[in-house]
Amino acid sequence: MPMSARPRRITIEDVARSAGVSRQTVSRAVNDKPEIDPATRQRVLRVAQSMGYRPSRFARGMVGPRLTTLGLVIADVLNPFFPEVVSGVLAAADERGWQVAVYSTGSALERETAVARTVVDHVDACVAFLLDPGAIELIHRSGMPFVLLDNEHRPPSVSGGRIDFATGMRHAVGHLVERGHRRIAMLDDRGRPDAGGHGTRHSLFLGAAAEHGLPADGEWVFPAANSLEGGAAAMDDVLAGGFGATAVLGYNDLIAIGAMRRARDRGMRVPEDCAFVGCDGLTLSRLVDPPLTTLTVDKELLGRAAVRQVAAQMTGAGAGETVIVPRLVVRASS
Amino acid sequence: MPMSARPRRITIEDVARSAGVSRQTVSRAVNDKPEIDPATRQRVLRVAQSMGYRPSRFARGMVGPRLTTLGLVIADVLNPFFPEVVSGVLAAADERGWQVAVYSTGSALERETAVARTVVDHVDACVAFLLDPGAIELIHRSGMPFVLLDNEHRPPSVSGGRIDFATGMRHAVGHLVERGHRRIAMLDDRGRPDAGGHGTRHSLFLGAAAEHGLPADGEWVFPAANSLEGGAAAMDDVLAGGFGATAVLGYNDLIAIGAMRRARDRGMRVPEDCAFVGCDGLTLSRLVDPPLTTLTVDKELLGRAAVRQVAAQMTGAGAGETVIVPRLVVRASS
DNA sequence: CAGTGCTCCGTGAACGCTCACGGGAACGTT
DNA sequence: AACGTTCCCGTGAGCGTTCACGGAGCACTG
Repeated sequence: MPMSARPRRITIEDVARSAGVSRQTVSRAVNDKPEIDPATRQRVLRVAQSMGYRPSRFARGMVGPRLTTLGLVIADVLNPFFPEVVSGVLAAADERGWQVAVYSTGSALERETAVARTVVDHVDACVAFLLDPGAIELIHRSGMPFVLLDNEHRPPSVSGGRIDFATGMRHAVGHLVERGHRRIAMLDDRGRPDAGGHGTRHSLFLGAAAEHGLPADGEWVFPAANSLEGGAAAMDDVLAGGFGATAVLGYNDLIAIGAMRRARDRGMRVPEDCAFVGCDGLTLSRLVDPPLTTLTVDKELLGRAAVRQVAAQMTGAGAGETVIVPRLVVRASS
Repeated sequence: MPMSARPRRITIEDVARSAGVSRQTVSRAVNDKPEIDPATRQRVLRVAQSMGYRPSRFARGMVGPRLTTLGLVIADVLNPFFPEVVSGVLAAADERGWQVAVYSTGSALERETAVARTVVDHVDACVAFLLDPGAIELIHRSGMPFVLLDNEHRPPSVSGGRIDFATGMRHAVGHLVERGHRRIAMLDDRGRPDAGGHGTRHSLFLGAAAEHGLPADGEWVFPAANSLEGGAAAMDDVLAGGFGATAVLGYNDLIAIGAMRRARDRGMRVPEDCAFVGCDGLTLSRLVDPPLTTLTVDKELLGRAAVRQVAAQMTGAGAGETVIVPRLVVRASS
């Protein structure tokens, strides 16, 4: 028995030969074209089926109208921030008849370059949450339409979508000050390589605190892993530090909720002993106990806007920027 | 100014001509092949860049080793059940070097056929949550590797992954009975077309109830929309019906949590006045107040297993079935 | 009977790329 | 001086499909 290296693909020609017709007739049968005898169609279809024939996407794409595949790079599907963005992207892409391929970096900075490389080869346009400048450059260089989301250090020549946390942080801190808080700790995402850099929530928080005459140096900012557990651990640090913080502001809802739960587990009352405020406005934040005060961001809109920008670039538009303004939703946690 | 119909694509030939070299040399430059003069490569690359040249995915796919794209059809990214499955699928696909295209039906049965049609044309294999027999048939007919998830009426010739709720329901009902409950209501997902059919949670619940000598007719099952709001509304029905239910079992966590919150809003104590049990084991269920007792399902594993089955079919394996056994996690809600 | 229309089917060509091969120039080797 | 090597580069072929065209067969018309 000869070893068949790679079983050659079954082509339209094979089916044609086997059914005693021409390529074109097989094509007509498979694609439901009208100019074919119904009996012939059935026969051809049967032969095709029995041979296990499947038309090649690539050959089709070569000739017919091309399908655009949009690459969507997110950090982690399990992070509840992203599903809403994905939802917006899927909807907006669907409206345009585009396909969406989702890639996840698993929140690992070192994987970003590898993901970027695949993206460059396999999609026609890209919407991405990326932090590594190399990965960003890679995609940008490829020349494909590209929108970078939630990155404060986006090169000016690439389109982006960002959330106006400058305004948001002012509202959040203002709200806490109104409630009488003077000692506010922030739990920052330690996974970001640009911790404390210009435009980050970290520095915007310090700025807003300073505006209200609060202590505003790095001492009040605690690094936390981007997860419930990370928030909880960081809360431990806050408590252990003896800062006497009466309010905690999380980089996002996940961290804030993790911290809040840890505080409760330690016997603290929320918001009496310590108030909590998050960022992002996850659905989740409404459901926890107590419901979390949070800077709500329309994440679905962020996704839709990104697709819109990609579409604009396809028709030759230059780099642009979309800004989403967060809205403070006050709930029982503060 | 003549109207340019569709701006013809920039091909490798265009770049070659413009750079004064051959196709092959451009190809070598673009693909980082060694047999080319560094100076020439730079020049070609610059020309390509300036012309906005981007190699055609399709033409590449025609000749080179083909990339497999796996289609993943889910009901709704916003339903927290799915992200975990997606995560498993992405990971398992990535291990095999596959791409994953995600499609969402938006939980709309009537959209399933349309989605199925796109899927058939655009991917090489498919993992899907689908209910409409027509849509399922469409994909199955196409002959592509196909795994159907969480569908009790799967045709025997198509592979599937299912959750063993027969065992699960017995555990859940048994647990409630142990706690002294005799009047248990179930909140069913009314979106499923096969309500009450064989193998559904609905009928498995009734079976388990009967085993424990509880009242077990359809009266105790209430239809609910698959969402928090749906669960809440269904809880109103339970209360209005005057059944004196002391425990409620949800089709899934979402419905159970919605119901539980509504019960609390109506002044009931959980679990004293009414106990709640969910299905799925969402992360969310740990975070609500009180934490929800639930039949936990390893959703990530479900996704991984589905990909494994698809891979098996690619190498010629026949239809198979994966069964995931849920595990009852008892928390404060019961 | 020639002409006209319709139905069904087959034959080049083209899509844009990579692979396999071959060839010329420049250099060193016998 | 003739011959091998190495380095670059170009040419034909082929991937699997659809589109545009043309042609055969038949029925119906004038």
